[in-house]
Amino acid sequence: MNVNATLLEEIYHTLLKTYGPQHWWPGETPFEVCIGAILTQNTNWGNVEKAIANLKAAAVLNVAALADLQPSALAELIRPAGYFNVKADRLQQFVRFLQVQHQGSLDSLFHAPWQQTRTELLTVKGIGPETADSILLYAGQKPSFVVDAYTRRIFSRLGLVPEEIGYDQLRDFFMTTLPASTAFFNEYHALIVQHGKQYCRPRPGCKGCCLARFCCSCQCE
DNA sequence: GGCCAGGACACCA
DNA sequence: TGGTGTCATGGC
Repeated sequence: MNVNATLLEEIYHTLLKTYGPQHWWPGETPFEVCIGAILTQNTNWGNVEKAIANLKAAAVLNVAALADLQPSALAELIRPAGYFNVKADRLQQFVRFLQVQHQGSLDSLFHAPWQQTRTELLTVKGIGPETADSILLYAGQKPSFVVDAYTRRIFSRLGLVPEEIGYDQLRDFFMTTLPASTAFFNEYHALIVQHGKQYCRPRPGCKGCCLARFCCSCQCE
């Protein structure tokens, strides 16, 4: 095990000890996880929950119903999640992709080797790398590490990666350093988000990441 | 009232 | 190919 692997494992265990198991993703079904992954793009999860509740109340949280809804009606239902016009289109792009390519079945989507599924997901307009990896990991139970803005902030401030590192490079850093494990990747990303919410918001004088053993130089909190 | 949140894409030089 | 603008609500 190299130095980075040891460090990443140590950070993981510190986060787990600090925050406890996160039990992600907060969705009842794999399909709901997919919808949540799209709705949460650049948006607070609390707002996403409201949008999903609206979809459930309208009994349209399924492939066929979402595909058949008028865009304006769907946008109105997901309004609390923000970017509602954009996201209504992205949701319909996704469910129509499922219908055309996989008979509306997530089982079919996840049947192929996951690297192939990832490439396929990235062809869907509105699904970028983070959303694709979230869908793979949390809906498909595939060992694809999810990185996000918090991951970049935390691990660049710890000096492990450059601040300007790209998504794929940062993902590769974790994927090539850590053993491939769905459960491990699931918990790790969730813990990073939990920590990021508390300590990594940009604010004057604070660089975040003040987690005991893994503290940055700002000395706050 | 301003800032930020579990991004992605179109457009332009 | 890399930088910039756009999409938008709700909580603090």
